[in-house]
Amino acid sequence: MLKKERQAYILHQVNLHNKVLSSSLCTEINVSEDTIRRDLQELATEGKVIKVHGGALSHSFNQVYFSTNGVYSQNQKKVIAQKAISLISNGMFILTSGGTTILEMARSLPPQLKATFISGSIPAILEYMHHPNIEVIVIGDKISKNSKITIGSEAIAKIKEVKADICFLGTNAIDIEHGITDNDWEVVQLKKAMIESSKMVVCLSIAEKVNSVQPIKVCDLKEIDMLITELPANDPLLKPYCDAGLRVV
Amino acid sequence: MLKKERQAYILHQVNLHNKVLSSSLCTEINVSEDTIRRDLQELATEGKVIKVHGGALSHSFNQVYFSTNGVYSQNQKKVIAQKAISLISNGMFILTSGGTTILEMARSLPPQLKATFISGSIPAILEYMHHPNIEVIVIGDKISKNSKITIGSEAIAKIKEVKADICFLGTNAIDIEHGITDNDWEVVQLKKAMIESSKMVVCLSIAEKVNSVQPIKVCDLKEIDMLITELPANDPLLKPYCDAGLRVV
DNA sequence: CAGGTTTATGCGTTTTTGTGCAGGAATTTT
DNA sequence: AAAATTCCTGCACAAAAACGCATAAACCTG
Repeated sequence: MLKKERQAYILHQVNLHNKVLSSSLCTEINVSEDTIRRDLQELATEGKVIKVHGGALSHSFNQVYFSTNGVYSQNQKKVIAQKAISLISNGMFILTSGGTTILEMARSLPPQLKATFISGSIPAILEYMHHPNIEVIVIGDKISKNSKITIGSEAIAKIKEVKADICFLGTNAIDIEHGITDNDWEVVQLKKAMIESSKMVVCLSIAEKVNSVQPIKVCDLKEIDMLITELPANDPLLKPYCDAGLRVV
Repeated sequence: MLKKERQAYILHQVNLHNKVLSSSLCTEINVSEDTIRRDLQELATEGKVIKVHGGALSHSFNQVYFSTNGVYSQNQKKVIAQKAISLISNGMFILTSGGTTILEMARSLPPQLKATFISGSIPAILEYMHHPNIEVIVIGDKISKNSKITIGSEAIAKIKEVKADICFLGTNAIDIEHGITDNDWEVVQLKKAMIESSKMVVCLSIAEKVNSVQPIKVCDLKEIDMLITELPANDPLLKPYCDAGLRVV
């Protein structure tokens, strides 16, 4: 096999699988590992692949995983925020959790909207506070510095006193089998209370989090009414959730 | 699995869920915990994640915007803040109102101080939240957008439930004859409750506000224990307050 | 086409890198 | 204060890379 031919093959494999191991290549093509390494070296200096210890990675690999922009997946979250906002009408009482998706929604609220937002998330409260026509009710209690949200029995008791029109949950993981799950026990307690205190529960989740699971369970799918992602409602990824009875937007 | 690949996966997880545990990662990827820790270490030095005991946090999540410029008489307020801080010792429960002077104090708290701060002022809470060793208790209720503080009967009821060691009041006007006065009825109600709920009441006031009067009365001079201004304690302006029985610092 | 030159490849040795493990220190939780 | 995690440090070991060298094929070139 010619050198050029071999390199073309390698490049093809890299682009196909996003990664190659030099060890597997050298048995495939039946040349020594040195040769493979030299090929990868060349392809790397030409910028065709990214060489790493043990093999090489495709360029798209890096693009996918190493997001350099500030908030992760911000554009998707903007789309979600817009969909969520379309559910809100004047005069509503709205409970919200924390999280960057909720924050994005808070920032995008139309200025003429008049509604009452109830939350214990300090960053979210900050955003609501800047809005000219929104009433903000703060859920008080001890602050969890990790999640920047008030947590504890007081907070839960206060949430149980309200009956909101909509509850928007920033979702950490959602899965057909395990429902909504999260990774912070205190926050989960809070979300449970919020779900109970709302006529309608809306989950906001970027598509990447759909079909993922976290250690602590918040609730079953049947307890939530609507799922909002950045994908169109008819995306096949969301089909199972439609079938499970959720309104998917 | 290649090292880079693994790190990309980890980063992805961190960005998705805002937090990862090294223990769960190491079972997911099936490598030793040391390897995970080394990966997190690397990602942390590259600034991609924030490493903490037991795992890592997403960077984008932790940044809460706050502006510090444009505060009136900031230098005087820094002096006042320092004097106020000298009153605080470890383990204390401290009630604070809002206002820029209180904010300046919040920013200047020494990092090793361990205390519990109770407040309904959102800007103050933000500052306390950034502090490594301070517990923050939020007084919940409706937010007053003018004063950026929670107001209402709920807030007052919650304040009455505590007995703080010190209460720091950002003061709007103080006068020998009329005592502490202010211009927002709701805020005044709150301050009254705070005064009642504290063993010691400390007024922070820039000298400019000394001997001025506002429409609504908070309390008489005899209800406060200490007055802090940027002036030295023996300044003639403060003499009448000394004579009235206040500790002037 | 003979002889020199370049290019491509493989081999053995030495370095470097990646990983896991053991212990003791540090930190968190109870 | 005690118990349980998590972290760090040094070490061992294996895999991979780097380097120098040898060989041979390919390719000039007069």
